[in-house]
Amino acid sequence: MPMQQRSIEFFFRGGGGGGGGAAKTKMKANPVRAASTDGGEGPVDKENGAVEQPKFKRLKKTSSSSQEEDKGEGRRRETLSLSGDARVKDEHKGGLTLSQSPQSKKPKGKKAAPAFGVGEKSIAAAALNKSFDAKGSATWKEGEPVPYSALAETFDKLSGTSKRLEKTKILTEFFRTVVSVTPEDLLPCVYLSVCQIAPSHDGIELGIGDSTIMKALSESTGKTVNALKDEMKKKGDLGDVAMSCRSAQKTMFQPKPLVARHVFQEFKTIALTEGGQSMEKKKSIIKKLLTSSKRTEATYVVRALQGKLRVGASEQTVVAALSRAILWEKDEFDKKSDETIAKCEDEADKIVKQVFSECPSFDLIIPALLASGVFELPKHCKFTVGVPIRPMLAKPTTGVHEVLEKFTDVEFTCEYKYDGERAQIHYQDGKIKIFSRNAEDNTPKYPEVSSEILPKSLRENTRNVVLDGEIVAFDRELKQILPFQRLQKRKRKDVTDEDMKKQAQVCYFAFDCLYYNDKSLLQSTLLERREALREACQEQEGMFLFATDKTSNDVEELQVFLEESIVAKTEGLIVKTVDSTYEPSQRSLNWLKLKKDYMDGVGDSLDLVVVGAWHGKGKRKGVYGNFLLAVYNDDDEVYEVISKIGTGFEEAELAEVHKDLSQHKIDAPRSYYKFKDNKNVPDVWFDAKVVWEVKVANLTLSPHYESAFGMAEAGKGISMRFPRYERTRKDRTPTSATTSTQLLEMYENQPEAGGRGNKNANDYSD
DNA sequence: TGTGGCTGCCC
DNA sequence: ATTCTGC
DNA sequence: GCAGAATGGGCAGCCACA
Repeated sequence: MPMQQRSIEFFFRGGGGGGGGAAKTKMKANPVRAASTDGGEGPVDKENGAVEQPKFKRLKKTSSSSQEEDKGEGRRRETLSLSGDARVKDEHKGGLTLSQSPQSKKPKGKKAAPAFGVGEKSIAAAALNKSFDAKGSATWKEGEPVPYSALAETFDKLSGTSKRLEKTKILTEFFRTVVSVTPEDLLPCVYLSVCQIAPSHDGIELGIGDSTIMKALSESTGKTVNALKDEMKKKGDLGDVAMSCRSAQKTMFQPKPLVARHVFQEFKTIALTEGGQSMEKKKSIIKKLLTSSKRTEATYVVRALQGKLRVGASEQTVVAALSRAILWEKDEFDKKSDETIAKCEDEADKIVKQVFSECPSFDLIIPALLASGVFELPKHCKFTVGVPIRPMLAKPTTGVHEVLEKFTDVEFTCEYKYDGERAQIHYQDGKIKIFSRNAEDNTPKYPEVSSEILPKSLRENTRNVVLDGEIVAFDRELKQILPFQRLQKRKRKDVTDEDMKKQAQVCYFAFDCLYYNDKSLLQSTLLERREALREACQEQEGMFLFATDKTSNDVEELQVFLEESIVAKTEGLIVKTVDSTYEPSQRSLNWLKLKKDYMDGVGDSLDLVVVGAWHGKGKRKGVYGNFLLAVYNDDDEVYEVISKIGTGFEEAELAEVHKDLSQHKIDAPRSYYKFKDNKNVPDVWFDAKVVWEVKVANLTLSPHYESAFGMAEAGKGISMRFPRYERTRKDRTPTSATTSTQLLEMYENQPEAGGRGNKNANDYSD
């Protein structure tokens, strides 16, 4: 298909060849083309005649021994093309393979000399744990409910340090106290520490967000919602706003102190409340909780409702602290030397983390821990068909060179990275469950997978199996992968036969097998699991396919495979070591992802005008946290809002950008700004002055944004998928930013735009 | 009964 | 999702 | 390198309200 080839070449053009002369049609300065053009001069700016600076001129060869790369100068480029002028940057390879970080080679050290693999600080910390008086540290009486204030104080302490060992210690001591004084409250305390109310596959949700919290806060304090929003701008945290409102308020009588298990129970009640007037009921519970909150309790009640404690200790730290608390209070172990203790703690961490990833349910783990301790835990909580396991995830990689560096001297294999929804499928006794990446139960969303696709694909001898793969929207007639947005449009519950006729069909691309005929394969190698996958299942045209894979460590071959993956409408590659096990809690370096837009100098970037910003929250308090961007419509001479952006900034850049943009603050949006009223209204508007280069994975059709409005599809604009800040284009004027026309062209040239790019296919030449 | 805001969950 | 940062 | 915390678009489903 000519269009696709063109697109690919377009994306991966490496050497020479000016991009500017390519277009006969409306094409002018196309930043995409410019971005993927190495060296050659950019197109001429229409407005002011200035010659566009070649992008990535900051590119500098990195010294082969240098690991530290300055963001602005050190980024390396990946050069790829279809025609085989693909060259790997050999100058980097030799040095960098040698300068691997020591950690990646570090052995686990189970049988090594004492204390090997356990840091000195851990040993010192272990010593302190011996002298900790769990019972004596309690602020409440034996057997009585844990006061919520004890949690709040713990969270305060966690906020007070950024040291991770310190955080673990603080949480461990709190949990030890709970275990020894009021063990039945351990479960609610742990849940309140991770802001959950149940395992995610249980599917119960609070249904509460910032808006509702603010309404409740407003009703309980008498302040208007707008006043609270103003407070937010200053404080950058809704929990802090709640606290200062509370403490400013004079209470007539002392409310009963909050108790952890009660707060937890009320959260559950909120989650179970639904139907008419449910919001009113939920709000009244929140108001009640806030009224009973003292000091920082209000902060954490609110943050828990928001789902983020923001104390620098989240799930992993909680699990680690839980394991240690149980270890100290429940397990018998050798406490003679501090080194042995540290090793034991390390071992306990590993066990509980492993079990938690195989059985991610505090409901199951905590009773088992309390009953029989850490070392017995794997006996009681193990991988079970019907309960989702944490999926293996992959890390971003900036190019083939990095893959080769990370996987030096290990065998690896590649698979297409499909753009769909991760799906872990459990099959046993004729029953099927489908779990999402985050362990949500997606079974009702894909009835045809359960009723047709899987039954047809399972081989006769398969009694039970757990598969890992990706559900992708698929056109069975054209045998073509459809865009992610088509998958999103599917119904999620109460799917009728009528719905099924209308919405996109799907194909399951299987790439792993975690369990087969009563045997767990989590500790088997990838090759063994692939074998089991093929033993358990057979492909079904357009319904069930094995992920396309290739095993090679040849640079050229890898690049060709990557290019093929884009032609096949996938996102790129996942690279996996061949002998790695499926243990998400262990080494996560085993899977890498390789996408065109991670590669410097490859993929789409746009030059966009900053027209507004919002005040930052949390660690972005005091600076702008995110920004509103626009393209330039040079026909109508207006700026059309295309997207927000909030990632890619270093801390210093945020500070600088805050300073610079504040100079351009204006009271109201310009008449020549096009945005959806009521939507996308920033805290602050700016004069169109500043231009940023923004990297993007994809362009999407948007009902919310105005850029290139109606040009690709009636009633829709074009927006961006995964936008991130690259750098400020001080050399660019706003009228030389990406235009609506260019945006449309970029949209149409996407492989996933499906054929529309054809009209320009022949325009492209060197 | 229709619409729009809010929420959670996909990426 | 992507990205940055302190440990 | 891990773990945590900032932040993106966009969809369906639920609920309030006109």
